[in-house]
Amino acid sequence: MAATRSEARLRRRSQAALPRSFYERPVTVVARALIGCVLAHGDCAGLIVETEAYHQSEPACHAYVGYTERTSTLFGPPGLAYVYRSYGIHALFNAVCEPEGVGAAVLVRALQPLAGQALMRARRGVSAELALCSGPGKLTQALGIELAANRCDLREGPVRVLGRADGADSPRVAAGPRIGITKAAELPWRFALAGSRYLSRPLPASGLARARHAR
DNA sequence: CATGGGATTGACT
DNA sequence: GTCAATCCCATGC
Repeated sequence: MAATRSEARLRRRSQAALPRSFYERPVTVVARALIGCVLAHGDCAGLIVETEAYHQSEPACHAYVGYTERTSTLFGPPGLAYVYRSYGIHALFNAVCEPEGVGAAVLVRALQPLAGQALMRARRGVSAELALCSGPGKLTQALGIELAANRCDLREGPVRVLGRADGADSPRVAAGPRIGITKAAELPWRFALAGSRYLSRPLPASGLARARHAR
């Protein structure tokens, strides 16, 4: 199995899969910490540039309704994938957070493609790199992540999340209100890599100032 | 068992 | 800017 150029590039950008303890923290902390990490599936991978936090205590979170078959993943152990179908069409990818028994997850909303761009273009049916993973439904389509990945252990795959490379500068992270929700829309629980061109949408101008804190 | 509402996207006015 | 596509699931009869 020969190492491709993109695999070599990926190794420089990231390292090992994140431990369970990384996810077993307040969900807004994890949402911010995931910026600059890598999401990978098969030959495709991308730098996480945009996330949102969801917690059982607020009504925008699926876990708000309590423990059901659907939300059981959210209440399960941290470090697993929660993948669900949105608007009947798109699969949305989340990383389950907080201790087992607490319903919370980080939605990954956008990636900067790092590897497998040709396959991403084929799956997406578009050529512009900026359009490959600039939205939560787009990135799952580009990486080939489907509902079968629900409950997948992100340390083992097939869908994996890798930590930032050693020595990499801490990314500047901006915060703002979450997108596309009607409930608890005021919480500044959306996080983005400051200045990234790969976001699903730009952040409000006040984003960097608000980045200082949330939760 | 029927119904309604989405953590979206892309096409179209 | 508006709007339909399309399916999963929570809720209520």
